[in-house]
Amino acid sequence: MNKKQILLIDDDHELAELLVDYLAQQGFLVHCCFDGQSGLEQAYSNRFDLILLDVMMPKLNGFEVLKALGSEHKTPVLMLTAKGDNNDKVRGLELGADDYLAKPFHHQELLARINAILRRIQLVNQQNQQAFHQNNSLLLVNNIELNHAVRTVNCHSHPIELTGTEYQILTLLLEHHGQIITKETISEQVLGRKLSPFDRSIDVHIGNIRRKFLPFCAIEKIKTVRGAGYLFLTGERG
Amino acid sequence: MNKKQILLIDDDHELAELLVDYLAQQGFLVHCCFDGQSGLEQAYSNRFDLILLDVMMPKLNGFEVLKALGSEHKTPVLMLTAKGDNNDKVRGLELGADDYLAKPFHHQELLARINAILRRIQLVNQQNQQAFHQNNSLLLVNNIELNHAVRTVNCHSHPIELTGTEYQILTLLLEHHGQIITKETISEQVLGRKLSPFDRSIDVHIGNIRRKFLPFCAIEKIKTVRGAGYLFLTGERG
DNA sequence: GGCCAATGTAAAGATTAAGTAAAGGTTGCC
DNA sequence: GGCAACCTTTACTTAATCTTTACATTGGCC
Repeated sequence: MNKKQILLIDDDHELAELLVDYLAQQGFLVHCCFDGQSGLEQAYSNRFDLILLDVMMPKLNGFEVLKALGSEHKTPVLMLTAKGDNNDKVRGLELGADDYLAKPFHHQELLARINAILRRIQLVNQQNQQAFHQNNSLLLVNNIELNHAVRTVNCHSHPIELTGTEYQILTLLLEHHGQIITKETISEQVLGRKLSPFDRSIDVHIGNIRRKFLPFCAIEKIKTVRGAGYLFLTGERG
Repeated sequence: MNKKQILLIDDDHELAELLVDYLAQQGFLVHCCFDGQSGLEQAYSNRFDLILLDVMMPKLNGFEVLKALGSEHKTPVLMLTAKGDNNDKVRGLELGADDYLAKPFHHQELLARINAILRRIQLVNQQNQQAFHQNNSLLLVNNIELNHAVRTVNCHSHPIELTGTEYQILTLLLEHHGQIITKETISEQVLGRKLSPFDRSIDVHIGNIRRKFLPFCAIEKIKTVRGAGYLFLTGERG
């Protein structure tokens, strides 16, 4: 397992030792610096996942370290301080800290806050990934190919242009190929409304889809099941 | 100016009013819910940039709301509570809250913490963008050439002047050419905010980019996929 | 065959997303 | 302050596409 690395910058050796032990026990790898100057140098390396930064320190204090890091530094910072002063908190947060915890604190709270910051970053990263790589992006049945990642449709390798609704309906049918899909289902899943008695929309959409495929395939792939719904033919055999 | 949207879930009407005023003054758009049930429903919409969540509430309390949202919910949560109890804090943070603030608090601290969370998210997003740029400082697709090192754009070898935002949007499209990029993605990655219902900025930016390219290329390179997003054409085939 | 209900389908009508010019607002600079 | 560049909003236009309508066709059933 790959451990998260934490940079602890605090001149209080006793507290540092306690924290190193505790955090190590919780699965972190902790690196210590005992003054702002050397802490800053380490921080620049960008190799830590999180920085725990004390305010009161020799050489450079916590605020000065924050300022030096600049507001665009990558590594999140959790400030620790003896003073619970409101202005201090606000100042620290405005200078770019991600959180601010007043001493004395419970170890569990520190841990929970560290995890909260790391979790948020991971979540945002994940979402960025997902925006582009959607899973299950390829669907191929009976010579019809849907590519969800790029939202394209091919019929016997000929590209077909479908509207949003048509695409969704076709997706639904393909995902359940070989099964009858009722109009009720299509209406609710795709159009987002209950099917009302004289609503002919779906018939029209199905008709349009068929017409677009027509030039490229000899036989009908969407079968009408009178009184029941529509059915995408699996294609095996006849 | 485009405002960040905050969802406030708190049954204390008096406090809510104060916060709405204060945060509105600070440039946020605040939506209120006075119980956990309706708050949760709003939260699911994913349209907020941040959620302020009280713990003690009728119907569903804050912890229950957190749990219901699940640990993978997108919107960051800042919990507010009357109790400064350590266990409560830890519990909230472990359930997926991003921060935890005990009442009574100073408005400035709340503001600073809100900003810290939002800033961190934006920073991570930015870095995702930049990480991509560094890997390929030269990008050539369909006769459009981006040179990240010097931030220039050429279309069929003619230099084109783009604004910062236009450049970033074009970069995003080019990096994922052949794929549909939703307006949501563009808004979050480039503009750094959620896409709101009637926001037309992106349409306008796309329009401007197209206009600048128009004199130098015969055919449109950015395709609109109605209801889905935009797509930079790869240029191969049709 | 004749009837009826379900479906096919072309075309009109309604709706909604996107294009666009221009106004408004912000920010940075001289 | 005033200008310039730029982003956002507004308001209106255009175009895509969804729904409704109207009529044709089909298939089951008597």
